[in-house]
Amino acid sequence: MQPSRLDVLYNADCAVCLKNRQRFPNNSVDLILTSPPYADRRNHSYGGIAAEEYVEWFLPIAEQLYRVLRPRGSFVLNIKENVKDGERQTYVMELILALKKQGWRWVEEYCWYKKNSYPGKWPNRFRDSWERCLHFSKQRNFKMYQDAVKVPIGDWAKKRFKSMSKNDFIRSLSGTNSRLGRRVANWLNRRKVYPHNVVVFEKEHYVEPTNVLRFPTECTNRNHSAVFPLELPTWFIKLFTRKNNIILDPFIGVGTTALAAIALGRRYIGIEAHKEFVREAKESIRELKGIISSRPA
Amino acid sequence: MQPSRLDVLYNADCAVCLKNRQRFPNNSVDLILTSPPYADRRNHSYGGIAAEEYVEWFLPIAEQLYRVLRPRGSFVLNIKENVKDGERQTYVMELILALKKQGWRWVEEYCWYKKNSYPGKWPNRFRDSWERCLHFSKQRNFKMYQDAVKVPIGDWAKKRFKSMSKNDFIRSLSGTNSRLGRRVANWLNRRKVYPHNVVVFEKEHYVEPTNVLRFPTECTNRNHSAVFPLELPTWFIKLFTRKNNIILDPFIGVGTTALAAIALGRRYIGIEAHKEFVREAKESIRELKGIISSRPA
DNA sequence: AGCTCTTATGAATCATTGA
DNA sequence: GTCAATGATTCATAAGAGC
Repeated sequence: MQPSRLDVLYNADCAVCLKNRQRFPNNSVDLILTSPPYADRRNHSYGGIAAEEYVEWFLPIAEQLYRVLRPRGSFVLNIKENVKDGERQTYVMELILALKKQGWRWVEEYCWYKKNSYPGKWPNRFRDSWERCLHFSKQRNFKMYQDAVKVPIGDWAKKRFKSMSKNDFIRSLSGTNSRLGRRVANWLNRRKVYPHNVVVFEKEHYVEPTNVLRFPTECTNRNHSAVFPLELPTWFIKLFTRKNNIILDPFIGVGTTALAAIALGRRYIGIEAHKEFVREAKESIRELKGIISSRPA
Repeated sequence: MQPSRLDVLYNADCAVCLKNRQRFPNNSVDLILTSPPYADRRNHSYGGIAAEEYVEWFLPIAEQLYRVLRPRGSFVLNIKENVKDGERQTYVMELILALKKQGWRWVEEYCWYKKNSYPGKWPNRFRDSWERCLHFSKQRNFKMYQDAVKVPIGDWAKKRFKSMSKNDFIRSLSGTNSRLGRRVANWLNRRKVYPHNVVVFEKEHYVEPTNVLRFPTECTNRNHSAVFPLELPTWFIKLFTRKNNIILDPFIGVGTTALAAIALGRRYIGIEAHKEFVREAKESIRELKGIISSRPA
């Protein structure tokens, strides 16, 4: 069974919305990719989840996600515990343990190495420049398309590393050098949200992926509290899905996951409680779809 | 009170050895820095700790470490859970939670980003190219010397980044341009265990440290199961200790921590159950001390 | 268009103040 | 006391102004 609607954004609390079995039938989604609100943050959408209640708050949502995910699908959770009273909090670790009890398999922890981390200087702490991307699955033999995030070494030997940016992003996005891919990439680059000097991967990742992800540019959208750069969902979508597969983001924010899914020819379902974010996301999506539908023959 | 002996290697099981209160008085050590054997590995020294028993095995040791550490000292634990049946194991997270119950403060998790990670290729897993360096303390106001791992930006503006390698390692090691530092660094570079093309930090870390550590070269000593490169202990020793401070490594292996401590003018105490490792470590230490004692006036 | 300079700001953290 | 709220601090990057 398929979800009742595809390529849709629901303005709702995902804890409620996900229970709708017509919208979200069992085993109907190929990838769940999300960056939930962190604990102890002032968050207008979710009322700021306390660290102590975080696991308890997340588990019912995760239960629905488990139900919805296809057997060979993947669930990628971007999160990082923050500091309180000079200590790292433990709710992320407790969440991992709780998700395992729920039946999830904790396959891997990818390290997202952020070059431009939040500024700050303190006497006994450095700036936090990495986040966790936790990969869960239902079965041992989940689907993984490693070749999709790889590029033959030969392509790189010819060129200087510094000269590569836009063309490589285009190729990485579309897999071809078609005019459409170029136009989409140009549009994505031109959007205010994203810097114009986009390079997807450093040489080492491009050639040989590991479980450390590094993107030279970051998104600095101040409107959404949980923005990840376009490259992050792009990478995981390519790694865990194929064309026309269905991707769910229960905390989609301003729609980054949807944009990446559309650009890669995948279907998306997004849920977001904050009305203003949904409006913004829809605007971006409409604009991107306009470019794609005006495809030249 | 001071430990009964300094600059010494004990060939013993640290779970037993650490209980000796003459050797290890309360609050007598400035830094504990170690890379314990991981779970489920064939380890001749410790008989291979099963993942299920790992926390239980480690806690009594950690209790002694807590006793021995000075109030403002630090405990740095280099570890990474391995994969079993396609899943990351959870004993490291459980260990963190257990250590907190024991009284330790979990201050930070540093990400050690290993450029040349262990080779391998699997259908649903990339190579593991990062490890955790967990930082624990007894008090909120532990000692931290951030300047020791920093280099003024001015020093870097003059030079090309590419041209810097050995000289910068020397400067980073000794803090001076003395001939001794140069000789020691050259010796360390020349050792088979360590590659010759040593650069301590990439530009961004060198100038402004974060909680992601990246060393361009790695050690590939196959004799010891838990070898970290010289740069890793060097960095933490500089960050958390001063000259003549005392550093303890309860799983010192082939002596990397001791070599770093000696080169930086600190005192060390190492414990290692495997006789052959102790022999190797002593040989390296003797050789290094020979170079230092033959210092030219 | 290209360049320099200026300004604004972000998944933060800590110390201080006030209830 | 404990807990919550506020302000200062920090720098890589983007966006805009001015030439």
